[in-house]
Amino acid sequence: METISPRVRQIMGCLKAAGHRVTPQRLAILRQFADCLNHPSVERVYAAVKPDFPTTSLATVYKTIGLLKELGEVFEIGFGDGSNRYDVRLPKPHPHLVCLKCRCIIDVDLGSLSHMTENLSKSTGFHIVSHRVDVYGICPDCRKTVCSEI
Amino acid sequence: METISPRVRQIMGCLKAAGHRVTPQRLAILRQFADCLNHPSVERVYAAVKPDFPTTSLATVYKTIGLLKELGEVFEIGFGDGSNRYDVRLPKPHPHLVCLKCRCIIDVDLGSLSHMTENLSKSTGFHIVSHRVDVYGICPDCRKTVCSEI
DNA sequence: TTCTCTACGGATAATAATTATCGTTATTGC
DNA sequence: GCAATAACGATAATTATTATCCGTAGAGAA
Repeated sequence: METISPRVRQIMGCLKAAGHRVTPQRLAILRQFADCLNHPSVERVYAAVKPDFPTTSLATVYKTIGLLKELGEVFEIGFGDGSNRYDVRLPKPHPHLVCLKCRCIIDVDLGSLSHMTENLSKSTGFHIVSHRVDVYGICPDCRKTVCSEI
Repeated sequence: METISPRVRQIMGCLKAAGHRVTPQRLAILRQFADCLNHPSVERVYAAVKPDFPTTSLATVYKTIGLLKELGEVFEIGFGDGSNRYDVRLPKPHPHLVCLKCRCIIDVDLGSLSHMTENLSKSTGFHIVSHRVDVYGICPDCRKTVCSEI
């Protein structure tokens, strides 16, 4: 891909505004995270960037995602078994639908989640800052391939 | 505590039914997980069991929680930074309210979450098996102590 | 342009949670 | 009481992530 998406452009602006540089490696990593629909893992981004920047190390990918966290431009989706996925496209909390087989993650809209936090704040005294909604299941593709296991 | 709670009794039955033994260590670990209101971590359960069973190792705690996972009697709440918490009291998916400061976790009732999964199943073709709803914030106690940081 | 200063990149070591291994122990059924 | 075997416990291995450290390259000033 040649063009730079609006979202990537936006993050580039954030980086510069915070006094960080937009290096070629950083841009390449950024584009993977921000333009990939699959909420990629660090490992996946690393593999995708490697062909263009063969000397890239995993540390750089981690550093970049750390920078994005710091800027609040990423939403981290952690699993119990220590495999994190990242949503840089839409950094606000929003529901995800996760396939337990192929680990694909898609964004869904449930609506009416803002009421939820308001009510909770009133009833519990918590100062609500964020939320996370994951729904787990088996995606249509995986259901097709191995119906018997479900 | 001397008496054994109904929930612990129930899990003991599950273990026996699946051909597993209910050893003293296992029972002690089980009681910590099932009777503690704070959704304890492995480390915490380990520390709590240690006085009664000084030779207990972390591995045994992990093995026990692994067994409970296998039996579907525990709901794992994983954080991105690799610190898992466990809900053995109520193994069905239900919403949690998590304090970002002291990491306390309390159960809340949001109602109307079952509709959610039904609608999602229809619109996406997923076979929904579970879900996870976490709301993050600062609990009343933590707000009192350090208001300035919030 | 050249110099300097500093952030960045990359290799590797360190950390931490979890899992695997394996010899020993203890429990259950006979 | 005895044999079979599941479970325990110590430790090693694994894996994801973070920290360290040094060489490099890029931005700004003269």
